[in-house]
Formats: sequence, structure tokens, C-alpha cells
Amino acid sequence: MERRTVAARIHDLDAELTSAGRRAAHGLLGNYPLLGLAPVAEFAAGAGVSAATIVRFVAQLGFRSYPDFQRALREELEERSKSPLQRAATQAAGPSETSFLSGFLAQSARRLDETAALISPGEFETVCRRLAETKRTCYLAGGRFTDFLAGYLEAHLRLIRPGIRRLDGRPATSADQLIDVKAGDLAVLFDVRRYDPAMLEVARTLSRRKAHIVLITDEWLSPIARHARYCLPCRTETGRTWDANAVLLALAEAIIARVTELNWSTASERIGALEGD
Amino acid sequence: MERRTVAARIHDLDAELTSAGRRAAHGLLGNYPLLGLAPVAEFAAGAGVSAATIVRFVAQLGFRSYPDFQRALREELEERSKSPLQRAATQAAGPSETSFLSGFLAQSARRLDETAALISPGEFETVCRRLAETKRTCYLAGGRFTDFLAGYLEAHLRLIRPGIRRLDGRPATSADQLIDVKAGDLAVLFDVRRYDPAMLEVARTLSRRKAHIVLITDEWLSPIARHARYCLPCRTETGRTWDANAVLLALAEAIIARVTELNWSTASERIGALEGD
DNA sequence: TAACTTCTGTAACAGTAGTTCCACAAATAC
DNA sequence: GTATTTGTGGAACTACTGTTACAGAAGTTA
Repeated sequence: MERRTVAARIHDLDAELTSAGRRAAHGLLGNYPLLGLAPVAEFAAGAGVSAATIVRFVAQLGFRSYPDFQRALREELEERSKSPLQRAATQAAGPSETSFLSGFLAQSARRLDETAALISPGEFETVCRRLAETKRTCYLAGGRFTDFLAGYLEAHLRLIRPGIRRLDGRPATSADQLIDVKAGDLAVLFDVRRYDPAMLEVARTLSRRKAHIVLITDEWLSPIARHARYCLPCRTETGRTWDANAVLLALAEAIIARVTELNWSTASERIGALEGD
Repeated sequence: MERRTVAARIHDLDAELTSAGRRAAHGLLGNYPLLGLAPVAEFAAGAGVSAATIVRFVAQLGFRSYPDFQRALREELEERSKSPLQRAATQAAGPSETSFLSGFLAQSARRLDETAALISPGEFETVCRRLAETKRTCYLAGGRFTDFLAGYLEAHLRLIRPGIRRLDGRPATSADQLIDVKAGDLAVLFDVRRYDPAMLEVARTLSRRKAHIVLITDEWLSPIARHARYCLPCRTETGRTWDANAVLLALAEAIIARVTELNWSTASERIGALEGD
């Protein structure tokens, strides 16, 4: 009695789904399986379609009626709660023909785990504490494909604390931007291969002015590492054409989360103001 | 609104329960909360009492009707499914053996796995094939915290194929940018909560001009979903202050990888030119 | 652009669920 | 042991939910 889960059935259909049917599918998958246990009207409202569409969708999944469909969901939920271990086992063994996407995302997940092993927890904590201090100015910059990471970190840190300044990577302007740098100031630099010469130049200048550099880079380490006081390397290698920078963003988000925690008293006010607007 | 769980309410009653009422209680607690999500008759059969007893029991618990009781159970179940994240979040804050960073990254990894389950492989593949076609112009845009994702995707797609155009989110300028849009053109939009009204406006315009929208959003689905032909939702919830957008970047990278593969013959030339410079 | 096909929501319909009433059974008090 | 109270299940009733038919909208093709 090989029972396919409802979620699996949805993925099977996928090509045959109409636009409204797809919205129903996404709604259900979005908070699975609870929306399906609600009455049709509620399911419909939650997915932003009409009740009739839900009924058609359920019929398409191969159920004779909506109550029938709900029964299947309940049984599925029962299975799941009974044997969490067994479920994990069958789930792992189940989809032998993994799709490109799930394969890629699984790889991405593994890179995250490897990164956790690569970075020393103490160093991470120290960096976050330094970022949480508001006495010193904090500079941010990134290279060709990493500048947006600096921007993302900047946008969040700005909400948490004052004294954040973004540097743009162009050599011409960077000199001007750096005249205010004081000894002991903090600078977070992103740099992955093919390493940006302009970034190296910025790092040299910062180093000369005795700023403390936090370097976020890949496993092969940017040449900036020689000037960095703190270095947080990430696993980015994919074995494909492009390296994966999502790991760097995850690290940036970890930093944001930790600094938010450390500075919660001041951060909560600022964030509250944002929510209000 | 009293926020007590149903199980707690049952324990409160305990003394006042009659013999049949107690059987109902034990039945429900026995496989909680699934039996309560079944129709009354089934609940009654499962507990070995009559339907009327179940109704009385539910009334005794303080619910105005059986559907009301079921709604409470569903909400409870929803809370419960959310809490592992929150538990993990608070756990990392305490003096635990795992470091903040590795805990956070492990969570990020899990979100990736969940996202893989959320997106149907077929839809992903279709989107990639559409992006690989070079006949149609492809527009890209993102909201407040996601614009950089559009930028990242743009930068890579530009290397793979011609006909890429980036839209900036400001309503004033977007109208001008959209005058060239032709029916059947493709548009990739990023939007996560708190959803950007300007992005919705852009989507509306694109929809009116019969462009095909690919929406990359979070599990709660941006309102743009109503106008989207393809929708790729990501698990972003962290149980913390900030949602996690690294998943979206990972998805974007998956798209880049797949489109590169599909268009390898033309992409390799262009990339080769970049390497050489 | 027009004809055609397919899809989607509205509204009426039908069936089944939840609810209530009543008679009977248990338990307790006298 | 009888009278009274309380609890229980069967059966009728009502209301709501799932279903279906239809007409209009959207999309597709020539």
C-alpha cells in the first residue's frame, strides 16, 4: 500500500495545473497541511481563489470528494507524528530521481554546514560584539559580485545602530571616502574570487589608517586576508560555472541576527519606528 | 481571546467530567489532536461514545460549536509547527553547546530543504526554459530588501543571454520603462513581506500588457501572486526579528546555474570573453 | 482581429454534517 | 426499595458545507 503524500501528488500535477489551480497549490503548500483541513471556503480565501476552484483542484489530485481529501491529509499527519524517524528515512530514500532544483538546494545546504565548520565561533562572536559597539564608525564595502551584500548588511545595520558608512568600490572616490577613518574603526569587506583589485587597494588604505578589517570571503581567501584582523571564510565552490554566494548572504544574516540580539534595547526602538511608518 | 490549548482545557475540566465525557477526553488526548479534526461521528466512534456526547463535551470545553473547536485545534497545530524555529532561535541564545553561528546556519540549511519541497520541480524547469529563450525580452525588478537579488540575477543573465532589462522600483520611472513591454515578454519579480506597493503596481502594469510574470516570494505569497503566471515561493521565516532572504539568493543561483546549462553553447562564449579580459 | 477554446467565479442546489430533543438508563438519596 | 436526579444515546431537525451548472472572462489560434 504505497500511499503517495498529497504534497507529492501536487508536484506530479504541476504541468497540468491552470493558473488558479496553481494558486491553490501554492496556498496549500505554503502552510501545509493546515489549510487543507479547513472548510473549502476558508481554503479558498486563504489561497485567493473561489471555492469552486478548490473543489476542482482536489478532484484533479485524484480525490473523490473534499472530505475524502481531508481524510488523506489527516492520515498523513498521523503517520508523520507517529514515526518521525521512519519518515525521515523513507523521505530520504523516496525521491530517487531528484530534480535539478532539490539537488542544487541540497548542495547549498551542505555548503552552509561546511561553512559552520570553517568559521570559528569565537571569531564570529567577537566580530558581532565589535559591530554592536556604537562608539566606532563602521565602514562597509564589497566587490563586483559582492557589493550588494555590503548593501544588504548596511541597510540592516543602519536600523540597529548609528555610525554606518558605505564605501563604493571605485578607486577614484574611495580615497575621498576614507579620509575620515580613525584608528580602531571597523570595516567589513566582502571579496570573493576573482578578487577585486580595487577592494585590495581599499583594504590597504584602511590598514594604513589602523582600521580593523573584518573580511568575508571564500575558502581560497582573498589577498585582503593579510590585512584583516578578523576573517570569516565561506564555502562557495559548486563545481559548476558559478560559485555560490548565497552562503555569504546567510552569514551576513547571521551577523545581523546576532547584532540585533546584542543591541536589542536600542534596536527594538529603531525597528519599531520602521514598522510604524 | 483566551489562548489556552485545548489539552490544557481538558485537564482543567477533569473533575467535572462525566464517565462518557471522560472517554471522549481520553480518546482525543490519545491521538491528539487528529481525532478532533475528524467529523463528529468519527470522533464519537473513535472514542466509543455517541455523537451527542462529543458535542456536549466540546461545549463543556467552552466552545460555541464544533467547527469552532476545530478551528482552535488548527490554530494550535499551526503554532506548534512554527515553534521549532522559535525554540531553536531561543536555544541558540542561551548557554548551549552549539554556537550561535552553527545553529543559525543549520536553520538556514533546513529552510533550503523546506523550500525544495515548496517549489514544484516542473515549474522551476519551465521558468528556466523560458529564461533560456532569447527571443523575448526579460525584465527584472525587486522591492525594498530584494532589489539586490534582481540585480544579482540581472548581472548573471546578462552574461548568458541578450535582452535583459532591469526595472527600478520607483513608480515615477517605472511607467517609462514599461512602455516597450510586449505581450509574451517575461518579467522576474522579487517581493517579500512587507510587500512593496510599488512592485504590485509594476506587476499590474505588466499584467495589463500581457507580460508573463515570474514571482519569487516568501511562503505567505506576495499579492503579486494573483498576476503571476509562475510563482516560486521560498521558506523565509526564522522566528526572529528578520526573515531570511538567503534562500531567495540560493534560488536565484539555482536558476542561474540551470539557465547556464540550457544555454551553454552561447553562454560559454560570452563567459569566455569575460574570463579573458 | 475574430472565432474558438479553456478557464474561473457566481449562484442555485443537494447532501451531509452538527445540533437538539426526548425517552430511557444509571446512579444517588431518602 | 422507591423517588428523584443526572447522564446517555437514538432519531428528527436544521443549517451549513460541498457540489454542480452556467455564464462571462481570459487566453489561444488562425
